[in-house]
Amino acid sequence: MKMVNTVELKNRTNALLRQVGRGEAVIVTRRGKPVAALTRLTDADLEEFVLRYTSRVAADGGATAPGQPEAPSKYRYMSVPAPFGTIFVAYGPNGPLMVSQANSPAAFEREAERVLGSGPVADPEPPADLRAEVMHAIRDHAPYRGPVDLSLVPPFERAVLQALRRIPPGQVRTYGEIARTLGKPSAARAVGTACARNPLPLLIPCHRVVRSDGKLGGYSLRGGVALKRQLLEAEGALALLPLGR
DNA sequence: TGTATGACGATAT
DNA sequence: CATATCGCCATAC
Repeated sequence: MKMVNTVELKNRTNALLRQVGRGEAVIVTRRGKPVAALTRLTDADLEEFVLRYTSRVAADGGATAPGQPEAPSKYRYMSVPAPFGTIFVAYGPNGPLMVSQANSPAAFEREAERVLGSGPVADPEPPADLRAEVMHAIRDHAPYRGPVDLSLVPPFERAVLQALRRIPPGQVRTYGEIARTLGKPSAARAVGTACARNPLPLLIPCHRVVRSDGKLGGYSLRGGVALKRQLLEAEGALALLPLGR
């Protein structure tokens, strides 16, 4: 009985599927423990498939977390309007810590609690200058030059984010270019990961980082790559992309 | 310490 | 051109 871990599953997919196709089952292990098996589909399986899954996909309900004890509000937050929906911004004395497109204030508070470790409190009267700068950045694609609080971000990712802040509107960089900028030419993938975890999208312009093959790469805000493309177009950056796709 | 996980890149098919 | 494969790397657990 053959066994593979998740890495082998990822890197030898085809070989494994061929093996399964020949009739030999493969056990998948994770952290050393068997969690699944790959087996060849039987005729009955195929029949079941066409009968049940030709026009729909199974979905599952979401789990809800129980309420947690209140924390002594360390941060505050405000909401600002954007063309693509309401944006919530959590901030502390050192500047914004997190930006999100939560569906409601309550949802944002839960998300912030999880990410920041301490739930922010709605600010009835946000600092006027902060609010103005944030809105200007989001609505007008202006650089956000104010301070940001990246104290919760690990070192490499923080370096990436700081590099992103130096990309002017209307320009783009590739993930690899950012990696080289940081002196780690082979860390393109890690740069992508850092972008994906950017706690301050829009304020820190991770949408200006694209793939070296001319594609746009991903985007974590709701709206995904479509929104990324929209932002770049509004900034006039699409024209200078190497290719188009 | 080892294992798992990606907003990547270069290359092969 | 699209997909697959595999190397790379920082992080989270």
